Amino acid sequence: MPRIPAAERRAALVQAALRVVATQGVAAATTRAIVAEAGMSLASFHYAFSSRDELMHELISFVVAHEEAAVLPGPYGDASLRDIIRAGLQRYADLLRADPLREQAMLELTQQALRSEGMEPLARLQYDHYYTLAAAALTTAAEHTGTSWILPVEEVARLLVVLTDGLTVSWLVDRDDAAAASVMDFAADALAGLGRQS
Amino acid sequence: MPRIPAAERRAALVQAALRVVATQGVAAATTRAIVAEAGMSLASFHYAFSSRDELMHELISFVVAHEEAAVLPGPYGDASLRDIIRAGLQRYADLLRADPLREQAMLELTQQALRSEGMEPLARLQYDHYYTLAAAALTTAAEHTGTSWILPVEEVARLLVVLTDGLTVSWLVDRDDAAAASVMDFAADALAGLGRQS
DNA sequence: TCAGAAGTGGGACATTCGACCCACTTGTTG
DNA sequence: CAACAAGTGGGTCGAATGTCCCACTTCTGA
Repeated sequence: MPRIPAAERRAALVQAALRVVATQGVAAATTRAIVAEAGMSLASFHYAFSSRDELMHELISFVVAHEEAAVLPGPYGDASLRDIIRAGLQRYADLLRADPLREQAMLELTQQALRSEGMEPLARLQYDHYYTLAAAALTTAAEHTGTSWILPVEEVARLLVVLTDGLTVSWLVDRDDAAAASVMDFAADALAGLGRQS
Repeated sequence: MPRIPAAERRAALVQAALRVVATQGVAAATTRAIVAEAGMSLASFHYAFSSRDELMHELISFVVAHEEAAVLPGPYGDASLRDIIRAGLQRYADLLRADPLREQAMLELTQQALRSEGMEPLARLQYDHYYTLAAAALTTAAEHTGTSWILPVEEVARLLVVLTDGLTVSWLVDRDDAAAASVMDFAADALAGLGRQS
């Protein structure tokens, strides 16, 4: 094992932990499983982190910070507001289908944070980030179509996140693509109904 | 410890497990924690159940079967479809506020089922049950207001569940009652929009 | 060059977990 | 009342977990 500065090890361990969590769930993310995934020794773990909790804390912060806005950058063209939203949802659904375990892991991390004393703020941070991303996407979409929201965009953003969350959970349970498509149609219609030509 | 037939012990252990899961999470629901909650010895556990997995299996079945339709029985009067839906959502939200840990536990149980080899069907069963409850409520609501759904009621039911799930997760994270109310207003409007006077 | 800091490895610790075993007691049945 | 099944308690097992320790190696800077 080559010598690696502690800071880099921390990063490598966080990445390894993320892989383990995604493929095997939060419960399986033991210190040993994580160091095995990272190809390190157990001692390196506690040299880089003082405890497993510290790792989990940093893991959640990491995923929150790196939550890609993979959904928003759509080629707008001259699509309607409704179609832009629908396309964005479709991109998210494609992402979900491509890597279901990843989104399942995000949900698990949120719940783990909600259950762990002192980590609730991290869950709030995570969702604040979601809301911000959603609000940015919705604002851009409205601008491109010359519409304005009849509600504060923050509220619309929350609706989008709520719908996305619900969509995720239900699809993860039964993997029903047709039902998911139906939900997305409804969501796009309903959200677009909150825009007014201006 | 009085003598209790195994069947009753099973039921008592399931109830105790539910209390532990609700108050401390799925991870804390160890055999020892459960028997302590039930006031039994560890041996009684493995006399009634052959394994912890068997208990968890029965626990999920139990909560699915007893998921009260606490949301549907509203005094309809001559309220509009929109108002009936809104009131139903409010009753659910009240339930959620009254016992957040319970709903959080339901989510955890779903995820635990999704992660556990061979328990995925239970998660599907759980959501099938939700969909059935929602469909029944929506059908009744439509009848009382002389409307009919422009989509199959099963699809509307799924939308309702999706919205409820998303609402639950977001409220659990930030406990923002005002935001939840806004979401419920939107959901009621959007769902009522799927009904046509007939 | 060489001392001290930084990083590494293997092993060990106590704790907790699910599962199990066996001797004991209590109820039931004929 | 006797025999047997049903139920109970306590102790214990092996495995896994988070954490820690200490001897060792490698790097860095004076």
